[in-house]
Amino acid sequence: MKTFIKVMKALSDPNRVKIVKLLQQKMMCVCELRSALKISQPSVSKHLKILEEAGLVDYQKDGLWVNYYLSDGLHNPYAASLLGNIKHWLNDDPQVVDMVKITPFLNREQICKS
Amino acid sequence: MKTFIKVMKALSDPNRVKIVKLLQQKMMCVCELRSALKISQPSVSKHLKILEEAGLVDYQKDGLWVNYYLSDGLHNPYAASLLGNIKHWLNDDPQVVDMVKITPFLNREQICKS
DNA sequence: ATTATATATTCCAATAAAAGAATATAAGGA
DNA sequence: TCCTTATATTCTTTTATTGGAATATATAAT
Repeated sequence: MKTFIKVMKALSDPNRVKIVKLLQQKMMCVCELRSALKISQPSVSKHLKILEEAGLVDYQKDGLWVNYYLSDGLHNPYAASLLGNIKHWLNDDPQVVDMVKITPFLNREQICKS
Repeated sequence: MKTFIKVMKALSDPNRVKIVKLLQQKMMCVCELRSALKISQPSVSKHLKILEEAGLVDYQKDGLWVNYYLSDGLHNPYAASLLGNIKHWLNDDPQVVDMVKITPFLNREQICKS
C-alpha cells in the first residue's frame, strides 16, 4: 500500500506530471527542467526527489550536471504501469503541448548560465 | 491535466484506495464502509465525495441508504484505466486482505444501529 | 406533524505539501 | 588552493488535506 500511495502522490502534482512528460522526450538536467517549467531550481530538485523515491525517475551524474530520465520501472510495477499510461495521456493538454514544443530548443549551456 | 490530477489525488489516500478495494467486492452503503474502515461517518462521506468527483465511484439512493459502487468510467478514461489496474493491485496487501475477509459478513441492518 | 435514522455538510485543529530565499554540497577548472 | 557552477538541502511561509465533533438534510415510519 505504501509503495502504491507513494507513486500516486508523486503523480498528483501538475509540475511533477509535467516533468514526466518532459522526460518522455529526452533525458534532461535540472536546469533544463527549471527552464521548461518556469519554477525555481530548488523546487525542481525537490520534485525530482519525490519522483525518484516513488521509482518513477532515475538519474546519472555527468560532471556538474545530473541527468534525469524515466525509470525502467523494474523495481516498482505501479510506477512502470503508470509511466506506460502517461505516455499516451495528456499529449493534447495545452500546457504539455507548449512545453514539449520548446523542448528541442532547450540549450543546456545557455540556460544554466542564467 | 486537471481531470487527471483529480483522479490521482483521489487515489493518493489509503482510506480512499481501501474504499475502491471494498467496492470491488460489492456495492456498499456509507455505514458498511465506515464499519470496514473504522473511521468516522463524516470522514467516509467526504472521501466518497472526492472519489465521486474524480469519476471513480457513483451512487444510487435507496431510501435512507446511499449505495456506492465503482464507476463504469465512461466519462473519465483516467478513472477507468486506474480502476482496471487497481483490480489487480494490492490484493496481497495485509490491510486489504483483512478488510476483504470480513466484507461478506457485513450486515447493514446491524451495523447502522451503532 | 413528530420522530428516528442514514448521510452530508460545516467548523475547527492538526498535519502535510509546495514555493522560494538562503545556504550547503560537489565537481571541475584556474 | 581558490573560484565557479550545477544541484541539493534547510528554513520559513502559505496553502491543502485529513480527521472528528457538531450540525444540517433527507427519507421513512408512526
